[in-house]
Parts: sequence; C-alpha cells; structure tokens
Amino acid sequence: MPRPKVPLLSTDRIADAALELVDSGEPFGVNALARRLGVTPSSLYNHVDGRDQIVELIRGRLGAEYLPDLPAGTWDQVVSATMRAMRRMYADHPFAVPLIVGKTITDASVIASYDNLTTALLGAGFPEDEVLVVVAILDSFALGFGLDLASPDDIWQPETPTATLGRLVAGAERGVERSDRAFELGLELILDALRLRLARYDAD
Amino acid sequence: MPRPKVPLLSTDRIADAALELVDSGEPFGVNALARRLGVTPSSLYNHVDGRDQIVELIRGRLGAEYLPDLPAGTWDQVVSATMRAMRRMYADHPFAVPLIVGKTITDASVIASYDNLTTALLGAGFPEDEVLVVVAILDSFALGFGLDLASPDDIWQPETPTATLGRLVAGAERGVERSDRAFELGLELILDALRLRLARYDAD
DNA sequence: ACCTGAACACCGTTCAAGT
DNA sequence: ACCTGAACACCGTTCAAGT
Repeated sequence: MPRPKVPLLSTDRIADAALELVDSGEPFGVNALARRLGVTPSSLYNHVDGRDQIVELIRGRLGAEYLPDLPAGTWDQVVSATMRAMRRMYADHPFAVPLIVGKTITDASVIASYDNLTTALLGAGFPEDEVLVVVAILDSFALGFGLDLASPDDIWQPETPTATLGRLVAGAERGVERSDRAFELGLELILDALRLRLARYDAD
Repeated sequence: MPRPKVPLLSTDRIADAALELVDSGEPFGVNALARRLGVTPSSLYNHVDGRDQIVELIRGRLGAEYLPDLPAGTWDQVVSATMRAMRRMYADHPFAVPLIVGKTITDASVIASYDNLTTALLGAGFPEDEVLVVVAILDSFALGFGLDLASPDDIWQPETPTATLGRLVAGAERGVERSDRAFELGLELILDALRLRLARYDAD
C-alpha cells in the first residue's frame, strides 16, 4: 500500500517509537525501529536523514521531558538541580546513554540547560576561562554515572585473588541503589570542592 | 593456503592489530581486523571467541602498558597516580574508550589497579561501605574524560542564541589542551573534596 | 591445529516504481 | 508527498572442507 492518504509516519511518531525501542533494551537500529512501526526501513528515510538523526531525536525527547524549565536560584542550586535532572534522565533511560554519548549536542532544550549552568557559574564568580572547564567536569561526572547505570551489575569481575576489591564487591549493594548513593555523595563532594575554590578566589 | 606450518595468527598478533585498528580511527570490526591481518574473518575464530573477546584483549593490552606497576604512597598519591595513568591511557587511545566502556572488567592488571585504589582508600580511613562508592565516582570521572577525548571538538553546537554558552565555546581552547586542563582541575577538586570528607570523619 | 570459502541472518542506505 | 521492494555494500558468526 504505497502513499496512504494519511501518513503513517512523522518525526514525532518515529521519536516515540525510537525511545520505546531503546528503553526495551533490545539493540537499537533502523531496521528494528521500522519493524516496531510496522513499516519498511526505507520508509523512515522520507522523514529522517538516517540513524544519527534518529538518535538526536531521542536526545531531544529526553531533553524536552527532563530539562524543560530551567532551575533558578544560587549557583549551587542550579548545579544541583541540573545534575539531578540529568541523573534522573539517565536513570530512567539507561540504554539511551551509550547511544547519545560522544555525539555533538544540537538539541535546543539541552543546549539551554548547559547555557543556564554556564551563566550561573559565571555569575558565581568563576573566571571566564574556567567556566567551561567546570562544566566539562560536571558533564563528565553526570555522563559517567549514566554509563554506570547502563553497565552490567558486575563492573569488576576479579578472576585472581585481590586484597580488598573482591571482598567489597561481594558485600556491596547492586544496581540503582548503589549508583544513587554514589551520585549524591559525588555531587556533595563536587559542590564542596567548588565552594572551596570560590572562597579562594574571594580571598585573593 | 589452508593450515600453514607456522600459524599466521595468535591472540597476541590479534591484540596488536586490534589496537592498531582502533587507534587508526577507522570503525572497529571483525572484518576490518581480518583485512588488516591479511586473513579471512573466519580465521580469527580459531583463536578468539568473537568480537567481545577481542575488545577485552584491547583492554588487556592497554592495562599492561599503562597500569603495570602499582603506585604506592599516601592514599592521595595513589589516587592521583592511578587517575593520571588512566587519563594518559585514554588520551593516547581515545578511540578505544567507546569500545571498552560499560563492559565488565576481567583483565587482571586492570583489576589489580582498582584493587590498589580500594586498598588505599580503605587504609586512609574511608568507611568500608563507602569505598566502592568513592571508586565509582573516580571511575565516572576518568571515564567521562576519556569519552570527552573521544568526542568531537564541538561538544555543544548551539543553533539558537544563548546567554553565555555560545560566547564561551567560541573563545575556548579545543581538544587535548582543554581536556588536560579540565582533568587536572577536576582531579584537584575531587582530592580537595575527599580530604575534606576524611577530616570530617576524624573530627567525629 | 589452523586456514579458506560459502553460507546465514543481520545491518544502514539508496533508489526506481507506484499512487 | 510518502510508502514499498529490490538492491547494495556491509556486519558478526558458523561450519564443512582442505591440509
């Protein structure tokens, strides 16, 4: 049935199905996506440039849902709120992380979120040539945790005897709980460190 | 020429060629690897279980080269040395990062490195149920920076006007230099934060 | 034991053909 | 404008055949 009167597809429908597919944990791909949409793979190319653009659609969907209204307040409130939002985003959609990682960000809402962060840090007193560096650190941190969630339960699998690692791994909590605690502790550590640094600037 | 008297392949030769292929920046794959080795893809399966095991071979090669002798000293020296070693590893082989990320670590030398870190943190006074969390934070950090290096120069590509992000991105250093500065600053921040935390334990 | 070559079920993408 | 179906150049993996 070629050329139906009412189109079967739209970028919206494609984005929805793509996120669904990713969340299902099945391997993401153009063919699998077409199958889920009840359509031929080549049909997708009427609406979308290719696999990469579909991935960017997923990022957009996530950004729109998790980073819609920009947090305001003191700089550390902005940092906390942004980091937690990203964290929740990754926690709810861990399988999306390996997909969107390492690709240039163009989506407007995600850009706006980083812009908000940048502005807050600049306002807090971080020097102009250091703000992006701090953002990169925060980004690395959020990203690392996202990947952590997408990783198998046993990150370390010692096959030879270890001094302490094996014992701690055996007794450790798994999955989301461990990761949640690590995130909150890490966020606390980073905020403390940033405050320390700001105080030093002020002292000079 | 089936069954040559002296074998054409070995896990060692495969590992070498695999790392070469990864470093070249060309897409990594079993077929491409076989091409580089002047061999049929199916030949590889006489020495190796499949793609995943080849990736683990790459991790092993990197671990053996960059994390051979375990650093000793105070806990913060151990942390610094380990993080810098991993950092150098990722910096020298950025294309390996997306490959090894998120897969269970079994390689002995890499495990030993984490074990060394764990032991140092435990000795420093971090509570038993918090050490792995701290390691996870450090790991997220190193990983995030590794991915940062493997990422395109323009991580952010604003298409709509921004308050500060666009201006800072335009004026920012690129590539390795930016990442190097971010890493050293981040390491400093994290060490400060960890020292702060240790001091609080001691105070109780 | 170790390589080849054919075969299989997959990819992502292009494009002529159909309405 | 929007879908199909055939086609293309790729994947990773298996396996019988050859020495």
